[in-house]
Amino acid sequence: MSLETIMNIVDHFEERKLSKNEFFLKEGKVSDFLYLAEGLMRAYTFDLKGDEVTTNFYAKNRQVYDHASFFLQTASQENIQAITDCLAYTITFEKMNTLFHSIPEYREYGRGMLVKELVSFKKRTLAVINKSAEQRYEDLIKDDKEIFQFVQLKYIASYLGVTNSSLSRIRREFSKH
Amino acid sequence: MSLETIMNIVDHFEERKLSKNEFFLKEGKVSDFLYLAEGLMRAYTFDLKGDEVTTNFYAKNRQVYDHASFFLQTASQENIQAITDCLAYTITFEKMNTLFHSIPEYREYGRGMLVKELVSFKKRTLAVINKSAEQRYEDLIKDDKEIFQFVQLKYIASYLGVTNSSLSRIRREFSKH
DNA sequence: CATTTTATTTGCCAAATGACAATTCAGTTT
DNA sequence: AAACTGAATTGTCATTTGGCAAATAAAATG
Repeated sequence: MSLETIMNIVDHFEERKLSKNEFFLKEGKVSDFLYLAEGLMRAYTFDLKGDEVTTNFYAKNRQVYDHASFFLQTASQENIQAITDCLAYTITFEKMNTLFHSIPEYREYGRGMLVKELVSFKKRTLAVINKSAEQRYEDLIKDDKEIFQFVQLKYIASYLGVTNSSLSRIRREFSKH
Repeated sequence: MSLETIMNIVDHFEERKLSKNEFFLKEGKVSDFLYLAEGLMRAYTFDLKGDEVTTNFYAKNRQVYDHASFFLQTASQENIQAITDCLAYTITFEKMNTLFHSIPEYREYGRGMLVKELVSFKKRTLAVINKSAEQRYEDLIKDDKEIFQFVQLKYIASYLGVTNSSLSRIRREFSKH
C-alpha cells in the first residue's frame, strides 16, 4: 500500500480518548471500529445465570470491535470497556465501507482482518477444548504480559472459563514451579 | 442479486462427488471452497497428545472450507472428510477472487460469510466456557439432528471436548429424561 | 456366517473444578 | 488512623470429568 493510500485511510479515523472504566460499546448499541493505540480494554457479556463473562482482552495496536455488530450493523450483545486510560482511533462502518469501495487494497486488508479474527477464535475454541485451565492460564500470562499486569483476576477467571477460586488455586500451584 | 448474477456465479463452480471417507482437504494442502449440497462432512485436526479433535461438522447447504487456508492461500492444518457420500460444488480461491472483483454484491456476500462464521465461532467458544458438556450435547442433538444420526460418537465426543466414556455417561443420564 | 476389528458402555478410582462460606488483603473513604 | 468495600485466597465438601481396563455391541472383513 502506498504511503498516500495509507494517509488517505488514516485521515478518516477520529482520535478518541477513553478514561479508565469508560465504555466504547454498550450492549444494544451498534459497534464502531476502534484501533487501540495505547491502553487496555476488555469485552464482556452475560451468561445464562446472569454472571459476567469476559470474552476478550485487547492490548495496544489491536483492533477492537464487535464483528457481528459492526459488519452487519446490528445491535451488539457485548460491552467493551477501557481497563486503563486509552488512546484510540475510531471509524464508523459507513466511512470504512466508503474506504472499502474506493480502495481495493484496503478491502483486501479488511478481509484479512476478518480472517485473522476467525483464526484466533478457532484457536481459542480448540484451546478451551483440549487444554486444561492451568495451561490456558500459562499461555495467557506468557503471551499477554501487559494484560495480565493490569487486569483483575476475576476477569481473567471468567475469560478462562473457571471460577475465581479455581483460578486462585491454579495460581497457587503455578507459583510453586 | 439478480438471477443473471447468480447464474454467472454458479457457473464458476464445479460439481464434485465425494464418497464416504473421501477427503476434500488434507493437512498441508491449500483449501478450496466447497458448497455442500448433499451429505455430511467433518473437519478435524490433532491435539498435542496426537489425538484427533473434530473441529466441525457440516450438513447440507453449508459452506465447507478452511478459512485461513482458503483466504490466505496457506497450508491447512485441518483435514476435511466426507462422513457420508456427498454431492458438492467447489471453486478455487483464484476464481472466487475474480468473482469478488467483478461482482460487488458477491463481494458483500463473501464478507457476510466470514462474519457469519465469526459469530458462530464466538458462540461456540462461549458455549464451551459456560455450558456443561451435557448442555452442549443437548444443543447438538437438538440443532443438528442429521449430523447426530450418522456420526460416530467418538467424533462427537472430541467435538464436545469430552472423552468417549464421559460422553457415554452423559448419554446414559440424558436418556433417563 | 464366522472372525476380526472397532466402537461403545460400564466400573472403579483419581484428579480437577465448582459451590459456598470464612478469612485475609488492598485500596478508598471519612 | 479507623471503618468500609470489593478482591483474592483458603478450607471443606460435592460434583464432574478423566484415565484405565474390562465387557459388550456393532461394523467390517474374509
